[in-house]
Amino acid sequence: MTKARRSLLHVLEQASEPLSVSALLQHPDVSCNQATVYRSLHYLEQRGYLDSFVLHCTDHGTERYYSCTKEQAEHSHWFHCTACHRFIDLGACLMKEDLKRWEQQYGFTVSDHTFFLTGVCATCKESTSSTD
Amino acid sequence: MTKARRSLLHVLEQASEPLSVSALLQHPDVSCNQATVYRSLHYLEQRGYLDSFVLHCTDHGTERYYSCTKEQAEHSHWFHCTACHRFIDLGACLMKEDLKRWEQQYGFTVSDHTFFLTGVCATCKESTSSTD
DNA sequence: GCTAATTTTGCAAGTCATTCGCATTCCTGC
DNA sequence: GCAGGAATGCGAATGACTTGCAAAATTAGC
Ligand SMILES: [Mn+2]
Ligand SMILES: [Mn+2]
Ligand SMILES: [Zn+2]
Ligand SMILES: [Zn+2]
Repeated sequence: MTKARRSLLHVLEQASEPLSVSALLQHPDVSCNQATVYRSLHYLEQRGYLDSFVLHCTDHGTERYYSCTKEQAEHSHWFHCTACHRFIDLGACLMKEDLKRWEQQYGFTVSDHTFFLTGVCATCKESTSSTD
Repeated sequence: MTKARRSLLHVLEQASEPLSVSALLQHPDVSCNQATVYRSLHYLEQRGYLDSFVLHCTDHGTERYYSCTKEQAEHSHWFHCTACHRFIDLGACLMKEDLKRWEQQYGFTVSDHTFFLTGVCATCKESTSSTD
């Protein structure tokens, strides 16, 4: 584990939400080159340390977001607020059963799944309604 | 409804799976400029005629895929085979209940959700096992 | 029908996330 | 210390998507 990889993993471990490459590059504890960030994230994800998904949001465009797999392959799904751009953790993935059912029904093997929600969070709904 | 928009909508109505912009541009019935394709797809999606999601696959990179909303806002979710790159329709979305539950639990309002599976389809599993 | 205003389109250039080639630096084992 | 392989930085390239602008098409007013 090199310095660059360790720093990225550490930042993502501390993070309360998935982070994009641009967010990681701005983080004070990440001091390596952008190409190194991309290469390190690939490395870490391939080894099962990280989990990622691509999310498009009008304000930030299309970016891949990374988070730590809490404990060996466990992962969460997220809600993304299109107003404040925060993520809300929906808790551990509960799709194992459904995936198995679909695999049996269609004969395919699922190697990955992507699921997330977008909308407006409670806080942003309040501030919008009171202001406008 | 202009000629460009009509042709795109028609191609997507006939399609059995979501299509990317590059696939649409290659389609014989689509004869307009790439910028027009993008602008038309935005137009059609905003009006509720289309549904889309961003999918990354190693062979094709990151692209947005479009499909028709069968009947006024009904939509499917899909399995994507990373070997033959075909999509399998998982049927109409059954997440209404879950979304409502999450909205109540966290107080946010969900305006959109993304869900899809990736893996290897039955056909590709066979041909792989018999060849290698 | 005929002209002016509005919308849509094509083209070319621009943007932005991500990748790649290559030279330099780092690390590891001897 | 030194050689060899891996990792990094830098800058250029890639590819999806967007945008500015002028030409073409559609619509509205008469
Ligand atoms: Mn965002
Ligand atoms: Mn594909
Ligand atoms: Zn918010
Ligand atoms: Zn297949």
